[in-house]
Amino acid sequence: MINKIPQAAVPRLSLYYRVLVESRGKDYVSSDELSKLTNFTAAQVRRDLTYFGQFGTPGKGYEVEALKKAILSILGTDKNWDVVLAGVGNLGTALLSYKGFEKQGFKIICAFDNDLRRVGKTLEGIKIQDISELGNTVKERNISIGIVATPGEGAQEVINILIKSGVKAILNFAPIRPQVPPSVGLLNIDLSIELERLAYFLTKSKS
Amino acid sequence: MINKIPQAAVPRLSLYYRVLVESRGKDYVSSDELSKLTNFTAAQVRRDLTYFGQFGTPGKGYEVEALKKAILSILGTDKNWDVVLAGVGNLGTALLSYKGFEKQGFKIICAFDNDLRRVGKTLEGIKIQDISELGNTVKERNISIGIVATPGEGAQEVINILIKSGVKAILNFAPIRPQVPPSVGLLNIDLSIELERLAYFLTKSKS
DNA sequence: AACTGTGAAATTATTCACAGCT
DNA sequence: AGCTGTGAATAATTTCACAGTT
Repeated sequence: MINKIPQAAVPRLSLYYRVLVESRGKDYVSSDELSKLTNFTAAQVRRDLTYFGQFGTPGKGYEVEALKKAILSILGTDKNWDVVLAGVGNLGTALLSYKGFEKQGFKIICAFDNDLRRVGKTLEGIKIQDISELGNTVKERNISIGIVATPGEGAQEVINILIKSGVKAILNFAPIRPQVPPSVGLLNIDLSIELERLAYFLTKSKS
Repeated sequence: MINKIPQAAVPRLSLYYRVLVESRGKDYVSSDELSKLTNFTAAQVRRDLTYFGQFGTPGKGYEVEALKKAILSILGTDKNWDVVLAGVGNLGTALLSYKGFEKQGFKIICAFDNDLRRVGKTLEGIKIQDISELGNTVKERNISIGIVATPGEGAQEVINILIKSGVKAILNFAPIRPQVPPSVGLLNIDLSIELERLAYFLTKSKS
């Protein structure tokens, strides 16, 4: 049932889901409407939705509730996911207090830092633990998603511990490109690089 | 001189630059070495570097300093860029205090919020202004890059003000897909969507 | 009439593999 | 010998355009 979906289509599915939630009240929604709501082309919407089955009714569009359920199941967001956070500086704190995750089924259930001034404090109901306890806790609680919000130094080491303890997918905010085995999913969010992409856009626009 | 570079190559250039900075001391570096340092293939490195000229010396590799300078100039990061921050909640605060930006030539020179408890406070040497002053300040100071770290509600409105005031490139952290004219560069960093990509990876791996 | 699903074309991006320079 | 630069091949992704369904 779950087939070959182009990598590039996955974030679009997330977005379709989001606008479907927002369009509550409607029974059907057309690719054209989804196009307007997401800024993707209608053809792209239709193509994306056929990757995992035929949901549309010609003449009417897509049934909102059925499509929502289908996307959830494809993405795996119909389950709840426990998440571990490594690094509770400014960014880590922001992530801890971000309410958007839980709504999508992601729950940060423990957080670690190596700064003794932070260890032991409780933020958003979570007691920050010493980084030395990271491996054991992750193993015990059988966590498969990790968020790394440490400085670049030490990030690879933290990631090694996460992987050795069973984490299978990592969202990395540290400005490094960590080495991970192919069995582990890795997404890097690299703020400087995003700004440099903007700088390139601005530079290029002027010529 | 500045030619057609595939969009996808731009963030790789940033990364080449970063590893070049880290490999200080060497005069030359080969595509093979850059490949090892970045995890891109050597062929990709060579292809990317030819997009903006011929820098290599067969038999030796690329001259580190010359290549660094060339990448800076391509990306536009040889200049300094003033940046405006809208939204100084947890995430905005984290961005304000992130030291990595300034090193790459990006400087957040003013910050705005609509929460009166925050307005007037000084963070990292920047006095937080009321959101009502956003448009005028951006115009006066002629800022072309904006970072939006507000909640989803209101983000589009803030972005409209930024654009009307002359901002030409936006890094958006709010969980919406803002409408912007084609002349404005927009990059979305959407944390929930990144986590959903990881969930998809995990779900798919199990089948 | 309205809209989907999809072959086929077009575009974009990556990889191969090797001729040619140092 | 070592390494670049690049045509050509391949792969991935998007867009076109329309036959077919409701």
